[in-house]
Amino acid sequence: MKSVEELTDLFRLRGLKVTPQRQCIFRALHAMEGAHPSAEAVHAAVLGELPMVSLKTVYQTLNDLVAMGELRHLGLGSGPARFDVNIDTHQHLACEGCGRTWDVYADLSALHVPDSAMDFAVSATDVVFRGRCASCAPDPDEDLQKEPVGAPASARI
Amino acid sequence: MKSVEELTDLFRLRGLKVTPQRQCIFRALHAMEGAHPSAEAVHAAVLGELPMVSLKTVYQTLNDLVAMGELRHLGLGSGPARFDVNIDTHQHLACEGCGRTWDVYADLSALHVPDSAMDFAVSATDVVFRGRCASCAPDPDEDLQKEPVGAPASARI
DNA sequence: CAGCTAAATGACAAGAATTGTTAGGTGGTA
DNA sequence: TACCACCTAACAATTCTTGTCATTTAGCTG
Repeated sequence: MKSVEELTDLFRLRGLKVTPQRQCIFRALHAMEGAHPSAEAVHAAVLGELPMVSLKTVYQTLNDLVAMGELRHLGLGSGPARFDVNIDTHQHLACEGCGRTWDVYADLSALHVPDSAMDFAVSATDVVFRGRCASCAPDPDEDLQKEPVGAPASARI
Repeated sequence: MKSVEELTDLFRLRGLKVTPQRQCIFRALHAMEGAHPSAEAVHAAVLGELPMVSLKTVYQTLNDLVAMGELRHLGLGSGPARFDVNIDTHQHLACEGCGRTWDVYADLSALHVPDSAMDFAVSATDVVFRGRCASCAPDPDEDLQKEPVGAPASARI
């Protein structure tokens, strides 16, 4: 995630205005480096500083950031959309037990698409490893919703 | 996708009832082999045969099939959820132009999770190649702030 | 074959997530 | 400073999915 100053400049370059609300959202996202917040989570963080910012404004700014490529929009399954503050090329571990998500850096160099897709121009490859984290031990009861206790090595959601 | 008879047996084994509506949904799904319909699309197909089936019933039956592992629930991005009639291990090409999706069979044997995630039990690996299909030529108007992400050796495959 | 019971159905409406509308406010520039 | 396009916030609408509940029905049992 770029600094608040860089984002400010990028917004101005695009003809978008830089308001206190937006800068507050920038700061909130910066504090969430490595996390995968929902729009609601960002909104909650922003409210701590500017209590009058509407959820709509947060959605709008997040969408602007996604359009600028400064934020990744994640579709990790059901529920609210999640945003990824880390725009480096990376993949995700998604725990089906607690719903948390971690960044991982896997080697995709050996991953190639069959020739049958030759006329398809691939611009991005999304990889999600689904399973259960250490705190959500593999459990035959899929419906069990247990509270997580600990977290894997790099634990930011 | 298993045959209507096999699905009927599986439902009975699970203590689920097999109604005319459900068998009609089974048939509709069978006719969609290889497609990625939304619940609404399945509903539309079913209405051609049984005009009184509610969308709720379709959702219910599709969710049952997903719970039984006879149907895959796809989260390909925004919009309504899509279902995959093909439950073999495979990946997807998702066109950002027309929204269509194709099955592909890529070799994931070389794709492994980094050691940092050793205490994560991976049960499935979702791979989606995003880009543009042959009919949706890359759009020059698109503001390309984002760099191509994760494209292996050959960007066009 | 009749009866029982848990499950399924369908009409309706609620819920969750996201976006449109609109009147008024404001950043950035001349 | 003044202007204007853009932004904000409240509200409502939209889209997708699921809950509620009275009624019906599949499939077992005797």
